[in-house]
Amino acid sequence: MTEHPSLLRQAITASDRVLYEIQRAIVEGTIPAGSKISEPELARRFDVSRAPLREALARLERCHLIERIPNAGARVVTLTPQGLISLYQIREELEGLACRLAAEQMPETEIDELAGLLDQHLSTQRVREGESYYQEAGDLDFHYRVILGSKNPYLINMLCDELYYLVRMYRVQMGMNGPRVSRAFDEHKAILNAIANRDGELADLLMRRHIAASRRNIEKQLNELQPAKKEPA
Amino acid sequence: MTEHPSLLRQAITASDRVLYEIQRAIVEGTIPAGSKISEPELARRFDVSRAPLREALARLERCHLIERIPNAGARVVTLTPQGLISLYQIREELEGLACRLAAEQMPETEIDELAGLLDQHLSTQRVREGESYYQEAGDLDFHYRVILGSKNPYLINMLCDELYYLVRMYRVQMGMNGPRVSRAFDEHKAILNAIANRDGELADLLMRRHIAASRRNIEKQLNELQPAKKEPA
DNA sequence: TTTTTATGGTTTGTCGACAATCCATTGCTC
DNA sequence: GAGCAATGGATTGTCGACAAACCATAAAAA
Repeated sequence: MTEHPSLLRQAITASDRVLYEIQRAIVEGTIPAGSKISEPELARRFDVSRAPLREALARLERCHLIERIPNAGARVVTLTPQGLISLYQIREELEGLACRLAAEQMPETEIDELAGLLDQHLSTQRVREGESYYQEAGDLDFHYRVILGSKNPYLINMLCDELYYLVRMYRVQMGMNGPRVSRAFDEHKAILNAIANRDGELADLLMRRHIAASRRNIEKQLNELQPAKKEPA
Repeated sequence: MTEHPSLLRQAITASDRVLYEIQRAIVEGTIPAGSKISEPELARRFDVSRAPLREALARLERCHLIERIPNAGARVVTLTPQGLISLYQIREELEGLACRLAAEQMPETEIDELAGLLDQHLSTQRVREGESYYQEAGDLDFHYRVILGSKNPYLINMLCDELYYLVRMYRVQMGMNGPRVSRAFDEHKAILNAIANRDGELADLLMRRHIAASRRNIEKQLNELQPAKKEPA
């Protein structure tokens, strides 16, 4: 059902390879947001035929990184405040649910591992204060594990495969930073505690707040960058 | 972003055609659940090359109707009680959210149209009492419109494109019937009222209950059909 | 000048064939 | 007889080329 690394894939096909590369390029902005996708060009650039490339494009559309119009081609998505809100509205619900389910379903061993992960984040954070990338990766890793803990395959697929990369794209290209890092860590800790106490309702609530706070943080950046886009009539 | 009929698609490609046909065949059980998919066979059967067929398969995977393993082929999904629960857990959250957003965002004209749809359902229901198919189609149509009313493109995509067909598959193959029909109608009416009153919180709550009731209904059928599958150690 | 209509070029969609991988049967070894 | 290795068949993944659709430019008509 899903292709994220947690479930073992037997084969890494050429289509997979270009998928990963293009995915990364889009998320990091190497292929800029809003730009047009040229199949022949990308095929040459990544040294594959158009067949696996097109399969990769289909999957990129699946995770909302590109938009295709039949007979007209594909474009990389553009990042907008409204798009961010729409995306995070769904994240709040789905990750809230994931937290509640994780509180019910997650095995003790996984919870222990998650606690270990947080400890590791703490030390990493101390060493690399201010440097946001690692914390961001860590944050996503935390969410990732909680989602896997839900044991709901559709939920895992939707969050880790379909929404994950677009979330990363917003975060990377909006340049996450600053004082939210340590705060996010505390929030993670509180969520973990709720899960460990098997308090699904609280875990749900805390995760929703955590995501809402993250959204507001990105939203601020987005609005500063792109201030007051007025629309004619 | 999305390919459901509400947004106009310029072209209907061969890939689209076979997608619709296979989708329908899987949902209705013509291609039975759990059966293996043979690319050459389907290509002959629907009179297309393997290229558009493979694209169609990719999209079928996207809406969880088939499962693919690299270099090993694809299978139609199997319907299980656990799968149903996992699916409906997500529907509850997402359609609850859709209801809340619809209560905030849906234009008055759309609300009026939705009310008209319900009146139409009522008359249809009187004429065809017991005949479940039409009511089922109507039920999905109601949900469909509420989701569109949310104006959240990701939400619309997920519910109408990715989950919709699997939901239909469960409902069709489990043979929906009986006394729930009129009850569902009343629930729809209550939800509509909440939306018309712009009471998002209530609309959310009612929709969740509505979906939960629907789930229990299908669950009963499923457990009767497939009673007490015991697993060895 | 503005609108409409050809027309060329580019891009996407589709096709048939080849290559690589996997599955099952068979034969061999222990 | 049981387990393992080799081989044949079939299926999937990939390729290059062709056909159809779209876009932009430019020419012609109003």
